[in-house]
This record gives sequence, C-alpha cells and structure tokens, in this order.
Amino acid sequence: MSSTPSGARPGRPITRNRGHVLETALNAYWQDDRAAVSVNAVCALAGVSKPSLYRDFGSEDGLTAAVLEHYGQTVLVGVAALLSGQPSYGDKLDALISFASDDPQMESGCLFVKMRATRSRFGPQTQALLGVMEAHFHAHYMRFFAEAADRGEWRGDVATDLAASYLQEQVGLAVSQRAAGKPPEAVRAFLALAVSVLR
Amino acid sequence: MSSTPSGARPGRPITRNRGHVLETALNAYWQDDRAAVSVNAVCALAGVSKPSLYRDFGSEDGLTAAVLEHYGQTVLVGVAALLSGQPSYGDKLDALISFASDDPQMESGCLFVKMRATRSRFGPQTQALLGVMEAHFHAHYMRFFAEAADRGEWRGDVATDLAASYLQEQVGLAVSQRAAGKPPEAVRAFLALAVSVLR
DNA sequence: AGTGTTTCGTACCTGTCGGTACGGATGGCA
DNA sequence: TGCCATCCGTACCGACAGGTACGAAACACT
Repeated sequence: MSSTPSGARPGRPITRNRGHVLETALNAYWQDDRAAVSVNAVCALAGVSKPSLYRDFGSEDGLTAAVLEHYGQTVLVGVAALLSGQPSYGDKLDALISFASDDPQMESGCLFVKMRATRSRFGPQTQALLGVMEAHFHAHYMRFFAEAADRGEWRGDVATDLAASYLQEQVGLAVSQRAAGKPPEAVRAFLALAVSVLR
Repeated sequence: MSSTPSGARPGRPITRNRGHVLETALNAYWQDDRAAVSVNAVCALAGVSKPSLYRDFGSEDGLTAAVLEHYGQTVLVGVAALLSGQPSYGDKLDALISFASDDPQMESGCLFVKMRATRSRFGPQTQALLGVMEAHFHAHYMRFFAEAADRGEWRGDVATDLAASYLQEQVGLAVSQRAAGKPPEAVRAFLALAVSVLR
C-alpha cells in the first residue's frame, strides 16, 4: 500500500523512469553529506519535471520513503547475506566489522544510518518505515545472538536484547564515523574494541 | 574576537538582553528535537526583533556559535568537574555513566552532541568551534586515561588515543539515545556494557 | 484523419528562510 | 526647548522551499 503512488493506475507500468528518479535521489541523499537535498535538486539531477516526480511519489515524504525502501532492498540485504555466509559466530562478527569499516560501499556512510540520525526531518511515512526497518534489524540481530548462544559459540553473558541493540548501534556509529571521514583503520580499531565485549 | 558583535562598540555593555536571547536560543536549540529552529523562531520566543538579534550576533552562524560556547561554559564544564571529583578511575567511569544515563540535565540530550551530529548544517564559525571543543574533550579524555595508567588503576591495554575517542563517542551515543527517548535504565546498561572494555 | 483520453512540463502559488533599509522613538546636552 | 547622536523595530528584500493549475503534446482507437 505504501509503494502505490497516488496518480497512477494500479496494475499498469507506473512510469518508465520512476526507477531512474529513484536511483538519482538515492545517490543524492546518500552521497551528499547534507540532508538538504531538495525536491527541486532531485528533479534537476534526474532531468525530470516536478509534477512528474509528484505523480510518481505523491510527496517528498513518499519520495524519501521509496528511496529508503529501495536502499533497504538493494544494499541492506547484503548485510544479512554477509552474516549468513560465515561459518562461525566469530567470523560473522569479523565480517560485520570488515563491512562497516572497509567496504567501499560504506565509504560515504550508510543512508539508513544517516536518515535515522535526522529522523525528525522526514515525514510520517518515512519515519514509520525507519521504525519497521529498525525493528527488522533488531530482530535479525536477536536471532543472530540466540543462534550463537544455542550453538555454544557465545557465552551469552549479555541479554540477547541488549546485545542486539548494542551491536546495531555500534555498527551504526562506526559507519557514521566513516561518513565523517575517519580513516578505515581507525574505524576498524574502534569497532573491534566495541565488539570485543560480545566475544 | 569571535564574541565581539559587529554592531556594538567594544568596551561598552553590548545590549542588555543579549544574555536573554542567548538563553532562549539555547533552550530552543536544546529542547526542540528538530534542529529546525529558525532565526525567526528564536526572535519570536525571545521577544526580540530580528535586527536586534543581528546586531548582537552578526549572523545565524554567530548566534549558533555563541549558543554553543555558552553551553560549553555552562553545562560541559560540569562534566570535567564531575571527573575530577571522583577518587578512583572506576568511580570516574561510574560517574560518567550516571551522568549520561540518569542526570536530568541530559534528559533531552546534549546540545553539543546534537550539533556535532548535524554539523554540516552550521556555518563556518560554529563548525570551527565544534572542532576546538571536540579537540578539547579529546585531550581531556586522553589525560584521564594517561593518569589512570600512571596510577596503575587501568591496565592500559588499549592505546590512549583510541580509548579517548572511544569513550567520547560512547558517551555521545548514550546521550543521543536518551534524547531519542530510550529509558535511562536501558541507556545505563548500554553504556556500562560499552565502557566495560575499558575497566 | 479525427477524436477522446491520458501523460507531461511550464509557469505559477503560498509560505518561510536569512538578512537588511530606513524612518521613528529615545536619551543626553546646551 | 531645540538639537543631535544613538538605538530599535516595522516592513521589506531576494532566494528557495514544497506543491499544483492548466494547457500542450502524445497516444490508442475507430
């Protein structure tokens, strides 16, 4: 329901360059450090008129929500895959550290983390989506720790809920440090120190 | 040089309600979660005309810088005092945790942390001030760890520089979590977990 | 080709932003 | 009281925000 724009018929191809606008906006929001990317700027970058954009996304809130969702399905699923692809608990933590501190994809930060940090600037739709994505991640991390405890790979001396939110926030912090220009080695040392308490 | 407004004579009382404007702006920037507190809003809240404000502070950048400096000299010095007032290394860490997670002063977050998180929205003057305050804090933390290591209260198994930036960021993270509405007990547990690696 | 429908973009709306020109109020002083 | 320098705020500026009215273009279909 949330991804259906207001001005288009259901069941028909929405607009042929909706995807193009989406990716342009994604890059703009992601790359540009300042969250001050206006609708006008997105239109200019994408070479699309403003009414077109409004027909496709309904409002700025709809645009940011669509961008966020696209980002989630494009980039963030990689994190989940990355965790599933490792043999042991320790390897998974290592992979997470490497992803946050070295992966070129995170060179200019994580859009999700950025948007979460300035959540109050977004409309209700985007804020709600941020909430469900947070919950989704949190559940993912909780499963991660629960499984590790079951397999005896983790002492489990920290409550699963606390460990999950801790890891989530530490990874987010590391990523935002990278976005701020901190060198990858420093970010890695930082994150390794933070995560060491979970080993 | 930075605190001398452009429209006033040096050596004379600048304006009788400059302090009032300063505190009003401080509360507005601090309290209101949204960083979108405009100059117009500050003027309305303080009951001051816009030209008055511009005479006192020169520009919005000047206003935010003055607010930040005032905040530093009003609130943040308390943190330093708090660290000096404790007998042992562990007590100092505990005091820091309590301050960040329970002190009512931090109920709606820390203005410094908030401004640091949205630093790109501010003018050059304010950004520069943020930089020197960061460096100041970093130096403070480094001294803290160096002394603890000297006295044998801390193993010192982490490089002083890393420990300093780590503690700084963790405290900032905890405070911003409080500003986001996370309950104090949860923040405390979070921060205690993060800091446990430094004990 | 003609016609009704659907898609698109120019050109505009209102509101607010940071910032200021300038005339009126004010206060010391002869 | 008249004069002059200082201070202050109304009312404005241009820029830009998000959002839309409406006419032109493109289309499917007979």
